[in-house]
Amino acid sequence: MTIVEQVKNQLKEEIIAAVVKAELAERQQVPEVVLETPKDKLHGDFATNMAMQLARIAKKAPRKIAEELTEHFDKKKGHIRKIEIAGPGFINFFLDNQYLTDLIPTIIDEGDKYGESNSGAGEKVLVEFVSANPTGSLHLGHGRGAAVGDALCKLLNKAGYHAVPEYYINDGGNQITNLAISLEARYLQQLGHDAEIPENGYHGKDIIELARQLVAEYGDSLSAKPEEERIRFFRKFGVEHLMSGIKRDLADFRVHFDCWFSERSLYEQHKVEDVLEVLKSKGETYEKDGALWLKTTKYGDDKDRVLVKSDGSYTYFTPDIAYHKDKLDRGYTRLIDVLGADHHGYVPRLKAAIQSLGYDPDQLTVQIIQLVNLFKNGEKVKMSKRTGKAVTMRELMDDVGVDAARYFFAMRSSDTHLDFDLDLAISHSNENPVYYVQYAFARITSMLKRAEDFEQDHVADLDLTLLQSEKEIDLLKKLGDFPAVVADSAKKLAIQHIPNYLFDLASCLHSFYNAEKVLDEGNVPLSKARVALMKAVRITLKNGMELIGVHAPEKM
RNA sequence: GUCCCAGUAGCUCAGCUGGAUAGAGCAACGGCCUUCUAAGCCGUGGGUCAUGGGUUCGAAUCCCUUCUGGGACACCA
Repeated sequence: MTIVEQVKNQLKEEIIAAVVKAELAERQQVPEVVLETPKDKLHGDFATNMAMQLARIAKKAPRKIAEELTEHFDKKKGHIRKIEIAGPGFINFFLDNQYLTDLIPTIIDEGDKYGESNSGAGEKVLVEFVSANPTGSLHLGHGRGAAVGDALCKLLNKAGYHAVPEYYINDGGNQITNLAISLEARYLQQLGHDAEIPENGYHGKDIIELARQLVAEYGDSLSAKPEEERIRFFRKFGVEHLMSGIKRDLADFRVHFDCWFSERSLYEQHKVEDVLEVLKSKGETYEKDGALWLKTTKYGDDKDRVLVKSDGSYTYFTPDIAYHKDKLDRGYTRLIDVLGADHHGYVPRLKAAIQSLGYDPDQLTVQIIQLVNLFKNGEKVKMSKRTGKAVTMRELMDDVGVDAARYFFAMRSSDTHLDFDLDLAISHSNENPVYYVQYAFARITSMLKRAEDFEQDHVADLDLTLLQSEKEIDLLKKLGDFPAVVADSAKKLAIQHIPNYLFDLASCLHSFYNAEKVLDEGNVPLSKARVALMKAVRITLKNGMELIGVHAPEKM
């Protein structure tokens, strides 16, 4: 717990004590104390609406309550400098913010661990994301999913959960056959034969590229093979090559998976059959029209869903149920699926399936990734995998760079539409907020290099009480918020709070930088204290950027 | 047709479990580099929080209506 949280907790306790002492309410009746940071500094460092909340219980006017409360408040505790009653009955607390300087040695000591907390209490969470079919290259939408999923994992781990990233490879279904047939067609075309891509085949240029590779390696030898053998070969070749491309794209995007989970392995280990047996024995299924159905309507789905088609094959849903059961069997108590918006309708049946297996549906959280609208030359670029016109993740990385792309994706709530202006992101101008944050880091680094001229003292020996200016207090407050911001955004699965926080912290830094001189040979003790403050800011910026996969450059 | 999500400044968006005069960035305008990185700072202008109602001390925030935009509704994956 940081000093900021300690002070807040103490303040809350003192407020409750004052309420009881003033006989405004019984201890059990006192509502939870809400301590907020006012937007306007004139309203103090912290404010509480306790008097308004008590209006009904105490049957008195809020301002009257506030007066009685403050009369009974022990002002000697909790670094209180001044208490004011304002507006409809707010109680504003003005603190002696000197206590904030304790943050500096804490942050410097904790280093890259600063921001960690035990808010998640070690809960085992499995985060599944991207999970794109190995039928082509990753596109922009996958990029957003990758950025969100990866940041979510890091965030959860920082906040004390035990989160593990996983990729589900759909290497078992029909789409792989379509891939093989598409690849075959492209291969034959390369050799000058007539061949057409089937209607639900894949038209992307990555498939053409793959076919070229085949011709280069095997010449026309494959066309002589029997149809069945050839298709089997194309399946294997296609999946292997496309997966390795996907892995390469993700690694370059700084996204790493602990586990690449193969759908086929579910079949090989009979887990699909097993889950069917479990569902049957629980009486959750029935047969109709020659197919096997799961009673998902029992758990709130619009209609029941087919598990085994009348031709005997499984739907996509069936192995996916087996996969989710497997995750739970592996001991994860919380599952997070990061899915594209097109899978929105899939959520109720997935939750129903989990429930029919006997689990709590709330153990699964689906994080929907909304569409990314790409703008180029002021025009909206329509994305479609089928026509092969999709902008790939590789192109995005090459064009705008990983830092900008990841920052943009993390910046917005993942379940809202994102307008991604390529020209803007490419233009390396100051319109791009990622530079603003990175620049703050580079500035500090540059100062710290110069600070080497100063004799280095141990943090404990510095006089940090010299840090009293408004800008310094603002910076310190912001630094103290970091662990709570991390814990809060992890709890809400809201990664966009991290870029927002980083932007605010960078803003405090730039503002401070322009107002005060850090390295002043005429005032060495103050300079040393400020250098320590800069170190703490630098650590916090870096830790925050780390969470969203953005690099912290030493210089720019 | 049914369901889900969204609608906040000219543009892109923040607004935490309801709180004080609704905030940033970009764009517009005016200042700040003989001093640690001007990719920066300081200031000005800019709003019917889509609409109508409800809940209450108090609503951009919660509930309902209408309008607009997007998405989802397979024995596809």
